[in-house]
Amino acid sequence: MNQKATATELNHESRLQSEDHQSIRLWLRLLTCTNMIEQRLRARLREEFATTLPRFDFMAQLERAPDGLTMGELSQRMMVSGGNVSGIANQLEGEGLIDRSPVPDNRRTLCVKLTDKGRTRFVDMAVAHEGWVVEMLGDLSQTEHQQIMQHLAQLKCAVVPLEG
Amino acid sequence: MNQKATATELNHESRLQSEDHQSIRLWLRLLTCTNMIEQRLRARLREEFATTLPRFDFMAQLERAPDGLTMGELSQRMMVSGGNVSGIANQLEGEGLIDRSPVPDNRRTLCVKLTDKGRTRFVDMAVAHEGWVVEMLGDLSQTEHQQIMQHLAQLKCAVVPLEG
DNA sequence: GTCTAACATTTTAGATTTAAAGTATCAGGG
DNA sequence: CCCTGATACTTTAAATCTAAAATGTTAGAC
Repeated sequence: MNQKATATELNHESRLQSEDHQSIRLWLRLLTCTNMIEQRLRARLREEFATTLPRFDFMAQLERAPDGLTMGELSQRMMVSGGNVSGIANQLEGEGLIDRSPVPDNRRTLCVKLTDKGRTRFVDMAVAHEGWVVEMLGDLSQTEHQQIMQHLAQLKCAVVPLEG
Repeated sequence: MNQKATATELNHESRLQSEDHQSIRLWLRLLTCTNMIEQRLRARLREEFATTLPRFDFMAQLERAPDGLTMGELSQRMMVSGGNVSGIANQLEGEGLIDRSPVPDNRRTLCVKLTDKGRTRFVDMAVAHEGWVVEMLGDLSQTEHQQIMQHLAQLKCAVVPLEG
């Protein structure tokens, strides 16, 4: 049986009392929101398509890049380690969903693309996936959507400069 | 060598073009922000304290609950599976950082608390951790902080009702 | 008291993920 | 050509995480 805790009011945020610092609270709320959504999507992908979020993400990146992506680009865009990408690529290639082909002018590089089979398979999932996300976030008004987007953009900019 | 991709402009959001739906974009932006912050914290905890985010999270939950928590409560608050909590608890107990003691009126339940050693160890990390988060998020103004908090609260409420 | 179902936790098996080391390729200087 | 260092990717070992099964406990129905 699945014992995963359902996320309700008892989550990361309960860690903090009111006197604690604002930034930490903001971070924990962000984490809670993301985890909640991520867990639902993960469960749905497993139940309805017998696949995982990283596999879906991998294919989604390729769908958006018709000319293909290198393994490194996939690693960057998915924000996971290179080794991880290699593993997922092995799976998907084994199932005939992607194609890893060498690039003429650089023998270190591989160009990864969706196969026709992969694209067909993905489109099916993408439609459902989008439905789930809209189901979760669609109740927010147009204005709220825009405001949150802007604020997260600001937040992203605030985080990025500390790169080094 | 660490090959983790550094998160800059090339992240989840690049997956989508402008014509795509708002909810998906919001979700991907949320994911990007969380991943960026999470990866930095993970790296810092490893470099400076030779520990991991889940271990830190485990101890943080206990620090905020002086009366202790059951394994189930920890699972809920950390938003991970029960088996996962058991594993981390074994580690921390082995290192003398936490204490798992039976509860008189319910022999199924265990009460987990930080040991003095654990609390000392944690406080050290928590101070640094808060510094890192403030470093990343502290540039946002008071007003921006509040607005994002409110919006994420709304977002959380929009997601939760679909629990079943 | 005995069943039955729910509960709290642990165990198990397997997949994912990571950081780091390893392999192969490229680019530039000498 | 031969280094050197950087780059692209894979492999490895260890930790994490999950879902499901297993174990032990409790509570309520009968």
